[in-house]
Amino acid sequence: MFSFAYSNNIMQVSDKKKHILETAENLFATKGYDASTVRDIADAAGVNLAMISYYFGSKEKMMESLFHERMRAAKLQVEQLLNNKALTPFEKVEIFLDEYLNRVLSKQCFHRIMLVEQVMQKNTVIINLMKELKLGYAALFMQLVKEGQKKKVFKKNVDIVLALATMTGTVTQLLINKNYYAEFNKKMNLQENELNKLLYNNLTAHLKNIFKTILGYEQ
Amino acid sequence: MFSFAYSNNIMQVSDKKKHILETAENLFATKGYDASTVRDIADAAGVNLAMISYYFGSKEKMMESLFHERMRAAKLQVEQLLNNKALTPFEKVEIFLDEYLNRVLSKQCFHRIMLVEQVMQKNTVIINLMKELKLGYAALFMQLVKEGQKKKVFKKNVDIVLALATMTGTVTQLLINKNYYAEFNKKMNLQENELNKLLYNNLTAHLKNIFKTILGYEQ
Amino acid sequence: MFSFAYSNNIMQVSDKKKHILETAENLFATKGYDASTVRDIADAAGVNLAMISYYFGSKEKMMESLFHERMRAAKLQVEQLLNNKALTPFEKVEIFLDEYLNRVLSKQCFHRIMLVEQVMQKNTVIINLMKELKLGYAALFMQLVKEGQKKKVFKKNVDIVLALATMTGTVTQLLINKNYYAEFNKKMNLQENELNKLLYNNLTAHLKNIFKTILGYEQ
Amino acid sequence: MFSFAYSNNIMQVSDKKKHILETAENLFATKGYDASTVRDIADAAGVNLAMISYYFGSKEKMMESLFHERMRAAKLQVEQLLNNKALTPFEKVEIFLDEYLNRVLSKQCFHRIMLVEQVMQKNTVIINLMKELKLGYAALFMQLVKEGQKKKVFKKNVDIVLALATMTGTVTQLLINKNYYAEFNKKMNLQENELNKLLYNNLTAHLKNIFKTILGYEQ
DNA sequence: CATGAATGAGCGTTCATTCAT
DNA sequence: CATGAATGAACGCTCATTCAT
Repeated sequence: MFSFAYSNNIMQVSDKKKHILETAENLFATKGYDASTVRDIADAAGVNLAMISYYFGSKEKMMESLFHERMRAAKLQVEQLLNNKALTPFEKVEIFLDEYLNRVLSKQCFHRIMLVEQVMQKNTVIINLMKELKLGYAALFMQLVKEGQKKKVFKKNVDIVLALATMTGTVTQLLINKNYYAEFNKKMNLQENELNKLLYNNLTAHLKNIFKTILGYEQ
Repeated sequence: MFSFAYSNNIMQVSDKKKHILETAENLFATKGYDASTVRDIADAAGVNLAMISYYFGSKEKMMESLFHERMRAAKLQVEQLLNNKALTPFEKVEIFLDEYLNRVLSKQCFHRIMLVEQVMQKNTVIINLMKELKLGYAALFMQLVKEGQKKKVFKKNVDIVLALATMTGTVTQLLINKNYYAEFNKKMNLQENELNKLLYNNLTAHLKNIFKTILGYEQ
Repeated sequence: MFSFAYSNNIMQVSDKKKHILETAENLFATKGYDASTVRDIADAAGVNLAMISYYFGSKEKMMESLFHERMRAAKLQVEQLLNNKALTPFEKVEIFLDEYLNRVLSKQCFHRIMLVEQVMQKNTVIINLMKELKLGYAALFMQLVKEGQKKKVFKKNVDIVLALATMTGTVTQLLINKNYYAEFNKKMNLQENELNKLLYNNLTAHLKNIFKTILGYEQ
Repeated sequence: MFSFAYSNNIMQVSDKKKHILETAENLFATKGYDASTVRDIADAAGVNLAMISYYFGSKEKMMESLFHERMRAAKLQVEQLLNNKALTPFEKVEIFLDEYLNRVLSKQCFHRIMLVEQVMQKNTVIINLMKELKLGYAALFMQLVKEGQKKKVFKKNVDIVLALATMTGTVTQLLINKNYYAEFNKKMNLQENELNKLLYNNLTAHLKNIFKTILGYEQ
């Protein structure tokens, strides 16, 4: 019940909000949104039950806050790559894959939550945030495909959505089947971060190989 | 409240169970398991609230019933292909992809539910059922990869789990982003089954192309 | 679930009723009336759930049937002793105590149920049946006390109700504390009927000793 | 629904808990534990339905709270008498009988509840609390019997459990047959407290007389 | 007198939220 | 911005009973 770190009044409001948000993120990823009660979250975060409503307005708005917070960084990364004029289409594709993979692996809890929200589509604010990000992915990927096609390094008739589905789908499947992956490949004694490293290495190679086929580019 | 089709007393018990199960499946897929109350399900199915406990024991056991029911067919299909000696590895891969794709597209509601359960991992009965199916996929795919490798038509060092993740992930992503796919490709005026047909055609080609790369086979 | 003895149609209706009633008696004594569901009783008796309503009308009426059935014998015994002209008051008191003690010890389940009903006083039919029996006890005891007083073997001013309360209370307390009695007297390895025998012997002596004091008679 | 006394906000939490507990005690004594719903209790206490879970955790734990609360005083009284070195065995027996009688008469509702719980033996926490108290009675009574035997004022071979059964049983029977006692002795126009006074006077004399016989002491 | 299916009412409990301080 | 107390609504589930056969 008593948590020294957060009971003193030196801690800033934004820190406390962030702390609650991270606690909620973990619980939502583990138990699901509906099954995580505000009491669970308040207890786990070491704050008063009524604080959640006062800080965020409601449980639902807290979830929306989490999505706003987590998606900001992703949108920024995508936009920067979109505006980058220095890289070749080939390099951009590889960076695009790499960055997506790293975003998922570094925020696994959130991506589990996002996956469920994508399926259920309950909260319109969240739906719109996710749609925005998806459109960002699509815009960026389409831009660089067109660029590559103009430079005759990518083949024509690339199905943007299918390609993106393969990228996000493959990563997502491994995210939710991490333990099976470890079990199947007899790497169950690996540390969490070692397993993530292995996943990153194998996935990045796997995806780049697939995208070579999809885009038809030559190294 | 009143449903003509099921208010006559000709209907058998198993029909009624099946009807309730299908109604629940739709609701679970739309609103999620937690958010679908047994009252919702009973109302939607046009049966008394107490029937759910009467027929299935509990809400949770009804969910398990649904998984048992839906997975039986899938397991059978996988086993038949596993035992098939007549087909070449190449043919088997194509049938494997095709059958998986058709299973998902013909039971989209269920696959949405399964996706969420895969993420949340709450019910151990369901976890085990899904694990069994996954192991079936892996066993079958591994068998045919080895067969293809022995016949020197597939390349060595195929990552079974990554390949399966790409198959299931790509299909799953399109399942949950169907509307975006239609929107992006300007096919929003298509009928449901026409869109499914389009999805099937594009996905089957896409996946076969990718697996050609992964497995390294030549037509 | 399947009980050969009662599944053939040779068994008489009254036997079946009696069988259900005995099963219910055991359950009521063990779990209490409210906590014993008609499903429990039907399952334990190996009969169809709906039979209870058809045989007895309702769960409550079944309970009333049980009280009617069990109290008939008690009332008869009391009346016979009341009408007995051959015995001395002294003998009658001893027989009265003996018979009560034996009734309780041979129908322990029922006396537990009766005790609870006496406290709760929920069903008026049962209340009246119990009142009738109590009045029978009081009438009999009063008659023999007066007879003993007339013959100058019992003292004056005997409090009838207090005397009966001591008789029924002492026996009842031992009924519900049988296990503590065995534990305290280090007789826990005794068989059920051996313990009952011991209880009978000790209780009959104890009560006769007390009643000697209460009534003031001399052997 | 509206209770003036408890709708002002001066009342403390512990007062409210106590108030709910007393209301529940009355209902349990009148209708029985199973038949008293938390809605009944909440309505009767003039509090919100959810308060029962909020304060006590559950209906069952509320019952346990009641037993804890009520038994504390009894245990204390027994312990004090056990440790008292100033009184003679004779005086101790009389005080023991007196105190027990007063405890029952001043908490009649609770003793009805306890009687039912003694018969049904459903809740292990409560069973243990009751066992503890019974052992306390037995320890105290045994001590003073031995003391009296050593001083040659009590006879040998006193059956502790039978003697206690007579004490508790006689009082309990009168508790549950109070109205019959009044009716039989033509005291139905007596006030509640006047009847209790009468009961106390008659019972205390009755029990002391019996215990004289049981213990064999001379005044 | 027999039965499997069905039902309305009500159960104890939990929930996100609000209110007085 | 903080908090313990409080609450209305709704939850999954069980119950004794009834109905059509």
